[in-house]
Amino acid sequence: MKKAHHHGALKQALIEAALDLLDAEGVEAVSIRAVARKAGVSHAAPVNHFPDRRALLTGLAIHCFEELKHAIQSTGIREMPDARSQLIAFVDEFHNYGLNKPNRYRLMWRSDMLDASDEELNAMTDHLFGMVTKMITQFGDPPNISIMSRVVAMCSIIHGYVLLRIDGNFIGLTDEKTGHPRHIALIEALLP
Amino acid sequence: MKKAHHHGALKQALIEAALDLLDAEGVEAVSIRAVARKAGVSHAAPVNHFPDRRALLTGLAIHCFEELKHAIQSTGIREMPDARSQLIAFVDEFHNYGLNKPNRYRLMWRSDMLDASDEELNAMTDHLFGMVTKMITQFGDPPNISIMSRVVAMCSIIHGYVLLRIDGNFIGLTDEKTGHPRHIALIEALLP
DNA sequence: TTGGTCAAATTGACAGTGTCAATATTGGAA
DNA sequence: TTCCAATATTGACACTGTCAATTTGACCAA
Repeated sequence: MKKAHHHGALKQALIEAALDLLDAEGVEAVSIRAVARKAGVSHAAPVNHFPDRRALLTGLAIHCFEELKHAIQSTGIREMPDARSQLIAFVDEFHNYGLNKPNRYRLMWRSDMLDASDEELNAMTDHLFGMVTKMITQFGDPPNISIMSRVVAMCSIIHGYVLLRIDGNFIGLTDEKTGHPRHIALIEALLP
Repeated sequence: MKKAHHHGALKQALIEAALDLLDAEGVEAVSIRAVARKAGVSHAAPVNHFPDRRALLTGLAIHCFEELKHAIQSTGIREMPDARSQLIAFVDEFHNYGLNKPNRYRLMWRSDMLDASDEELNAMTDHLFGMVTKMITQFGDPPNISIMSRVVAMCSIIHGYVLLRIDGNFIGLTDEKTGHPRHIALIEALLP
């Protein structure tokens, strides 16, 4: 944890500049040079912290995963007694994050643009998958489907819905029958 | 349907060159100049058929949607008697297309890179959504959720699963309890 | 203090990109 | 035939990622 020589904490400054660009103009606008410009350094300065654009985007995605993880934990999910409450809080926060920071959410899953072999990145997705597995397991063994498939179904439905919502599909956001928010109604469709 | 002056059918040739690049190297490689090069014309020739890169990618996505639509219809889905068979055939083809042509599938839903106001493109997604709605409606009114939410759930789970699969998640592809392919087990989890 | 060392940042260059304006080519209509 | 309009070419500009060579500056050992 040593101070950088010229700038001070360039890596952090680069991430923040990149987040601004990402939120405002999408991942296409997150170029090494634009980020460097926004951080007030020369166009090749970032190379010391991120060897290429892929590494920069990977670092950015990791930052976002930690942000989401923290947001989920902030809901007090760990203190909730039953799995249904936990799952609803989890989905709620996922849905919130995706719609409030669509470009960040999209980037997090753009595996074609990220470094798939990055251990830190993989640990983040594994952690989320583990949370879902743990919660779903508490509902017990389903009658006509394996627990694993139910976990996969839950991950798919959450992720798919958020992505489709980000892209502007599905105008009605409330379940017409129960009055619940749509994203809550979706997971109820998968639970006993 | 007039012959083009110099080339003959440049638009079609551009689409096919672009498909090659897309399949081989991803959407990042689909540049106007690379496509023009592959089609054997000058770097600015495509502008007559696609005013900018966004238009090129939109044309490409429309082509892919039609390809998928045709693949679904080729399964004989219209002749199937019950909604469950139809839905399984539909999901099967979606899953196939996504895994066989991952870059095409991804592009089709990259609304941030496409022209969202393109009527032809919107008609394609509306058509797919309409197919799901029609099939789900045949299952009747669910007990604790609206038909619309079940439709949204079905779209989300299919799309989410295919995307996650494309990105290499979920190694086991068979439901451990029923022995069904995982993507079939997923939709069974949503049906009565 | 001095000198050395090495990470960090700068500068300059190269090939590639999207996009525009100006120009050339050509098929078919008048 | 002449002319037009669609089509394609050429050349230019600013931008990008990436590399090599260079300079800067903080820290440590003598």
